[in-house]
Amino acid sequence: MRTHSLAADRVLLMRTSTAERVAAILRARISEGHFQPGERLTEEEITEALGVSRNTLREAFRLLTHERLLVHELNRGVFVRVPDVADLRDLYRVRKHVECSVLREATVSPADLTRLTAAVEQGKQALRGQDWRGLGTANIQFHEALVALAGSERLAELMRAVLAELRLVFAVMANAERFHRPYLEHNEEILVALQSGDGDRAAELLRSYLDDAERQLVEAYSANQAEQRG
Amino acid sequence: MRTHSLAADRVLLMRTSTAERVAAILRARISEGHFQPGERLTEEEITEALGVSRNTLREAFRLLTHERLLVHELNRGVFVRVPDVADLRDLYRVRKHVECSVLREATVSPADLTRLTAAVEQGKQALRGQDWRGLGTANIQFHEALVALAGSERLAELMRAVLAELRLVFAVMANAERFHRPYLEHNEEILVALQSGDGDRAAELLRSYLDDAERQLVEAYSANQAEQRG
DNA sequence: GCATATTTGTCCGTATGTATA
DNA sequence: CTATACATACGGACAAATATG
Repeated sequence: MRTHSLAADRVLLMRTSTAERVAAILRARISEGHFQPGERLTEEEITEALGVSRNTLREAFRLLTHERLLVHELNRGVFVRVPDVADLRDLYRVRKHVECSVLREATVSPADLTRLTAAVEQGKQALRGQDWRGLGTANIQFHEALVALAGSERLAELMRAVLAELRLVFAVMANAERFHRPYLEHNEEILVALQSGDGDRAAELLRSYLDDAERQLVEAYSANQAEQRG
Repeated sequence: MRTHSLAADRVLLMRTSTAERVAAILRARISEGHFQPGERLTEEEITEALGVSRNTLREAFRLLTHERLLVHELNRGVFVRVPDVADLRDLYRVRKHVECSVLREATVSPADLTRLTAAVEQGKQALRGQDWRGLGTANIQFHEALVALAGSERLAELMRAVLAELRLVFAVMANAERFHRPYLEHNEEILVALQSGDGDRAAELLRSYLDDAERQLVEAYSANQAEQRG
């Protein structure tokens, strides 16, 4: 069934390098949850479904492995990454350092404000429609917009990777949606602080919110992992 | 266990793929300046020299491209990256946000202190021996040790990439060594502040030192680039 | 602008090595 | 221990793009 839906993506295989297009397809499939964390991606199955050679697919695997979405075990193959609690903690460590530092020194242009406001607005709409998946997406876009305030391509790229990994974390957990709910109002508070030019306050707000989120997630994640092992 | 049998090394070699070993060789060649920024790496030449197949080499290219050491132009091949002034500015933006944030919240263990002190000591020795290359290496190790204070694998990896790119910047510049000289005493000041538990002061010191370094480098780099074009 | 040579992009077949039932 | 399945790595082939004269 999965291979059939993959085959539908063959039409997307035009322009740019084939390996990158394959990577883009797999990336989307992973973040959509079509491939579960821990699942093995066999070369033969995917080469057949997408109609590309093994060499090309292996190049795509390399790309995604570097993005930490896949893990490559020598002579065993590639698997969708299963982040553990240590990964979760590390992801929040990165977020605290990077996002808070960016906020503290942020100078907010009108364009930045528009983007941030749009993300909050998108979240509100999702909440009204009880679209939890959309709420998660809006939240991610808000935080990407936050890091964009630094005007650094490298920090933006780091953040994209961090948030992609966080999606993997949520994919492992049951009822991940409920964690997205309180984010919205916190984001709005941060936005207000930024609008009034108080970067320090925005950073403090974000800091305490990230601390809370991490604590909650670590707790739920540990319980979840223990449950799956038992 | 000082018996360094070749068999043991062979086991280590076998646990990494050929592509990764090729990448390691090329990475070293680039950071040593064997391959100049802008230089093209032809597939045939390298496959012949290293005795690996084209497919294997191309996987190595992928790895290094993702590290920003190479750039891949479709149907044209791979080249050693030539960072421009915008890259230089971006690299310092990342350093300021990440390194300063880490210092501000650092809790320094005895092991951390040992590592930092060792880097400073190594720098002093290099200075005494007028080993400018060694001085640059010591400086890099100091800053890697700084970021290690955060205890985050992802931040450490980011920093490794940033510092590798910075080596490319220095490779483009003439007389890059002279920029390394003042670093040493600044590092020592930061170390003293950390020892006395004053992370805020350490962060402030680093901040102003990075600002200065960036200003100097941007100026010299722009002049250098203009010269090469003219 | 054109024709040619070179290099890359992609795919395939196969031999070997490795992990696991 | 054997058998199986799979990944690793190589070399060859041809099309497509690019560089060169």
